[in-house]
Amino acid sequence: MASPHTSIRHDRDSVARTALALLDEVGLADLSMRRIAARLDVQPSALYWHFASKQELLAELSDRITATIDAPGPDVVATARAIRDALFTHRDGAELVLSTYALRLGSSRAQSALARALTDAGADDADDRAAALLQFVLGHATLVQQRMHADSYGALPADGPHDATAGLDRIFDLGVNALAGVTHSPTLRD
Amino acid sequence: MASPHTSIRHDRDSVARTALALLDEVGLADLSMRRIAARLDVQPSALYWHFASKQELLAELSDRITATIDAPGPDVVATARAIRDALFTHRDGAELVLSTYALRLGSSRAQSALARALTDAGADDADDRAAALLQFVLGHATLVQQRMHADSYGALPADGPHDATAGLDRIFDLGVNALAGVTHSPTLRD
DNA sequence: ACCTGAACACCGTTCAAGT
DNA sequence: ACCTGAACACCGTTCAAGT
Repeated sequence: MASPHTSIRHDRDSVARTALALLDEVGLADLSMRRIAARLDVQPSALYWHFASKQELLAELSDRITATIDAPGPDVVATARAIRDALFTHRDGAELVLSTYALRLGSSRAQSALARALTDAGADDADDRAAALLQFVLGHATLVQQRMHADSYGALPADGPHDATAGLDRIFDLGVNALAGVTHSPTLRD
Repeated sequence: MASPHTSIRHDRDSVARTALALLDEVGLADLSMRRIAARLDVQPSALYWHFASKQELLAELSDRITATIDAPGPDVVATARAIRDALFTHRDGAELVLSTYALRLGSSRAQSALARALTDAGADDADDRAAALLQFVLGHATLVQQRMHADSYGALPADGPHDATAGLDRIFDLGVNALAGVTHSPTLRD
């Protein structure tokens, strides 16, 4: 085993992996450079050898989250679900991707996957639909994850007449179907 | 005029109004309790007489932003536009409302306005559609405002083949129409 | 009723210097 | 190539004490 006095050297990958694991433990609001450094047994300033800023580190985490999306082919609904599930894989994943998204508009792999599926499905405005669909998925997933967090803290205002989390899957499907252009007769008849 | 040595006393309203004005100047990321206090010529601790926490202050700002939505009747698209415009009225308005939204799911005035319009339009699943619609509007508006901010800092990766901001209105209309249940022929060409 | 002063436990980031 | 140590300019929040 390694001697306890031998400090372990890190690289970009190990820093990002540790940060992603810490994200799941503490959430985005408490994911500080100092905490990540402490987890790596390193001074905070050491992180700046690997990443120019916290923003750059968060962008890397966002890329890793969206990189796990496997394009399931021409099924638009399945693609949207795959994106949502990738966001749900890590705590506050949707908020992180959303907050990091502004820079690379249109070039994201998530949006490209949707655009491809929509093109295969015969949509004439695939790019616009893909953009709208992704905006819906990000908004939806962000709110769902926020609500999960609020619930676990008991900060919710007493569940009300009907359970709120229960209908979220239904709302997601409704939104995706509508945006995908699924009409009441979804199959092409010619 | 008031003597320069006479400190002005504040209340909940004046603190919130100052914070909202400061939001437009510095943005959500730089809206700190200490900055708000400085603008009010007051110690940071003074704010905690009026608001229990920063979170509570931000929730108040969010309420003030959404309170300006005037329900324009049974037109779903017009209602969605009114919500988007209210979010755009203040810098980072969409992100602020989105981040504050988890606690009061379903009870928001924005969602209620959409649900009313959808019911009037004869939708059988008005509540679900209203939720999906609001999630799309929040996702869309958050990304648009982020992009505006990124653009003004020159952090954008060279505009690419076609201008990215130009198509945003088109994408918004496409999304709202699809989610509102508007079937084909939205454009009048005849 | 509303605010000050002082403290506590934190932040992100820079930079010379070490190995 | 990767990290330490020290510093700088900040954070949100609490609480006794003042007026």
